[in-house]
Amino acid sequence: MADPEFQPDPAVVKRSAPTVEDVARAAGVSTATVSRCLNMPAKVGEATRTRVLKVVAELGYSPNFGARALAAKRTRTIGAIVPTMENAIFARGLQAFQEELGLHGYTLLVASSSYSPEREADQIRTLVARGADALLLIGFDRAPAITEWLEARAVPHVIAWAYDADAKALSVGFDNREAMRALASEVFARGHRRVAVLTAPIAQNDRARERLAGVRAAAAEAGLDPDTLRVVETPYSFDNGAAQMDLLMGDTPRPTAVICGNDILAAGAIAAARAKGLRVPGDVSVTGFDDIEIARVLDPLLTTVHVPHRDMGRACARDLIDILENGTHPASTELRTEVMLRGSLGPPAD
Amino acid sequence: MADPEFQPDPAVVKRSAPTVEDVARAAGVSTATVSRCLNMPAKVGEATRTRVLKVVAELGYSPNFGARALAAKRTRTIGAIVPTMENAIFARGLQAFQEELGLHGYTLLVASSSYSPEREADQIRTLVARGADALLLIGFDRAPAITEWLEARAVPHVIAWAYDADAKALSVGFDNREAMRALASEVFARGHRRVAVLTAPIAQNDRARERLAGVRAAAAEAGLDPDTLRVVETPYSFDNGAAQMDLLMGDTPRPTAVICGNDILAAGAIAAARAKGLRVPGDVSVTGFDDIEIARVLDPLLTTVHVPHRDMGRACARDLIDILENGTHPASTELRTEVMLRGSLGPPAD
DNA sequence: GAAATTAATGTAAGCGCTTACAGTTTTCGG
DNA sequence: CCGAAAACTGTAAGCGCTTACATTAATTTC
Repeated sequence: MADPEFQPDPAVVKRSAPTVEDVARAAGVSTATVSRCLNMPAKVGEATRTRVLKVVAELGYSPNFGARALAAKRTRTIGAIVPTMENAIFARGLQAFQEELGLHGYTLLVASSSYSPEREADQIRTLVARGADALLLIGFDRAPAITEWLEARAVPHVIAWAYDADAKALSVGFDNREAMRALASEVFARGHRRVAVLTAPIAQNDRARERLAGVRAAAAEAGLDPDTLRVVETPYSFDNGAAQMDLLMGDTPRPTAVICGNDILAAGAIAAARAKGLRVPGDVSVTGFDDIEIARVLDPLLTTVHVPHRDMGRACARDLIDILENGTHPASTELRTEVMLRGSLGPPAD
Repeated sequence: MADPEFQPDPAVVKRSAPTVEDVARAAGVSTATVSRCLNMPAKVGEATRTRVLKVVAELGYSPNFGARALAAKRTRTIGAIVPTMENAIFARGLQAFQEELGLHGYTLLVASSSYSPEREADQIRTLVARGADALLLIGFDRAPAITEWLEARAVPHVIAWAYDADAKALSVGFDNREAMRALASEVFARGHRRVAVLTAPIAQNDRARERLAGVRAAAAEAGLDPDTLRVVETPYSFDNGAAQMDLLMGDTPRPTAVICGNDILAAGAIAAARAKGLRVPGDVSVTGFDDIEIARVLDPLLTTVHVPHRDMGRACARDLIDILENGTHPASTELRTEVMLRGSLGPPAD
C-alpha cells in the first residue's frame, strides 16, 4: 500500500539523462563498478559486467562528457587545423583522418587557418582549450613560441603534409622539395628553358618554399641558372592562378612552361591560357601538384605529383592515438609521391 | 625567516595548468568573481574586472574544458555530420559554417557518414555524447527514431542542403526539385527528347529524389512522358559517373542529353564521353548540379545549378547559435539557386 | 534620514565521473 | 586445510568550474 504521493512516476521524476548512479542503483552495484564496466571491462566479473551492460542499454545511459573529461583528464577528441577545407587538397586527408579516428573511438575537432599564422596560433589555443587531446597541424612553419607552448603543455601533435627526419616534431608527409624536383626535371628534360613558377607565397609556407627549391634544384641540374626562373607568388586559388597566368602569357618572350605549386593554380592557369587562345601543351605546358580530382578532368589531363592524401591522414591518426594510448614516440613517416605524366606537359614549341 | 621547507618554489609546486583558484588567490577575490569576469563581465565592478583579467593574462589561465562543461552543461561546441568531406560539395559549406561558428566562440566537431544512414545515426549519438550543443545535418531522410531522440534530448539541430517549409525541423537550404526543374527545362527547351538522368541512389537521399522529381516535372511540362526518361542510380563519384556514362553511350539510340545529380558525376560523364570519342555538347549534352570549382574547369564548361554553399553554412551557424543563446525558434530559410548555362549544354544532334 | 533597492562580492553546493585505496572473496600451492 | 596471492567490488575523495543564495556596501526613495 504505497502512497502514490511517495512513489511518483519515475518517468516524471527523471527528466534528465541517466547518470552512473542510476545505473549503479538499477544494477545493484557501486558507481565504481559501472565505470569499470565501461572503461576497463576486463577488471570486472563476467556476471556483473553483463548485468551492468544490460542496464546501461535499457536506460540508454551514456556517460556525461564533461564529467568524464574532468575526472579522466582526457576527452578522446583530437583537433586538426588545416589552411582550408574548401578544396580537395586537405579535405581528403581530413576525411581519412576522421575515419581512422572514428575507428578508435576518437572524435575530430576541426578549424581552419586560412593560411594565416596568427589565425593558426589562435586555433591551436582554442582547440586545446576545447579539450583536444592531440593536434594535427599542417607544415613546419610556425612561431617557435607556439611549438614551445605545445611542448610545455605536453600536447601531442603531428605535422602533416611535410616530412623532416631531423625535426624534433613528429611528422608524416613527403619530401616536398624532392617531389617537385622530380616533376620539374621532367619539364627541363623536355627542353624547356623559359620556365615560370606559380607558387603560393613562400614567406610562411614551408611546403611552398620547398617545392620552389625543388624547381630550382632541377633547373640547376639541367644546367640552367635558377635565377632565370620567373617566380610569381600568389595565394592558392583558381582565380589567382588564372590572373597570374594571364600576366605571364603577356611576357615576351613568353614562358614555354609554367610549373604551378598546386593543382588549383594549375587549373586556373590552363583556363587562362585557353581563354587567351593558347594551346596546352602546344603553346605552353602546365604542371600542378597534389593530383586531386581536378587533375583528371582538366583538358588536357594535368601532369602533376600524386600525393597520398588518404594514407597521410590515416597515418597521422594512428600515430596520435598510439602516443595517447601507449605513450610511445613514433618515428616520422615519409610517404612516397609519384610524378604523374599526363597531357599538359609537352615539349616547347620553339 | 620562513623555513624553505615550507615555502617551496611555486614553480616546482605547480606543474599543472592554473585553475580559477589560482587566479582568485592572485587577484584577491573569490572564484565566483573570477568566473563572473569571464562569463558575465557586466556583473562585475570595473576595477575588479581589470585586475582579474590582468591576472588571467599573466598566469595564462584558460578554464578547464571538462569542468566548465560539467558545471555549465554546455560546451560551445557544435557538431556537423556530412556525407563526405572528400569533395568540394560539402567542404565549402562546412568551411563557412566553421568560420561563422569561430566568430561567435564556438568550435566545430565533424563526422562523416559516407551516405550511410546507420553511420549517420551512430555519428549523431557520438557527437551528442561528445558534448555537441547542437547539430548540423544534411537532408531530411532519416529514421523517425533519430529525430525523436534528438527532440527528446532537446538537441537543437538544423537540416541543411534541403528546404521544407512544412517540416517541423528547422532547415536552411533550397528547393532541390525546383532548382533541378529549372535546369532540366533548359535541356528540354533545346529539343532534347532522349534524355538520361544520372543520379545518386534515391532510396535514402531526399535531395537526389527531389532533383529527379524536378527532371520529371520538367519533362512533363515539355510534353514528354516522364517514364521515358532513362534513370540510372549510382553513388556520387567521378569514376561511377564515368562508368555509367560509358554504359549509357552504348545504348541505341543513344541519349542526346545526360542530366547528372551533381558536378562530380557530370565530370566523370564528360570524361567518359570524350574517352569514347564523343563530342560534348555536339554528340551529347551533359549537365551537373552544385557549381563547384570543377564546373569551371571542365571542357566544355559545365552547365549546372549554382548552390550558395557558403551562405548556407553561414546561415546554419547563425541559426544554431541564435537558438542556443537566445532560445529563439528561427524560421527555415530558403536560399536561391541559379541555373548556370554554359558550354556543356547544346541542342541535340539529330 | 530610515527603509527599500540595487550593485558587487563571497560562500559553498554540487555537476557526473574516475580511480586510489581498502575491504571481501576466491583460488591455489603445499 | 591454511595462508598468501589474486580477483572483485565498494568507499569516498576529488577533478575545476558555475551559480543559487547570502552578505555587505552603495544608492535611491519618500
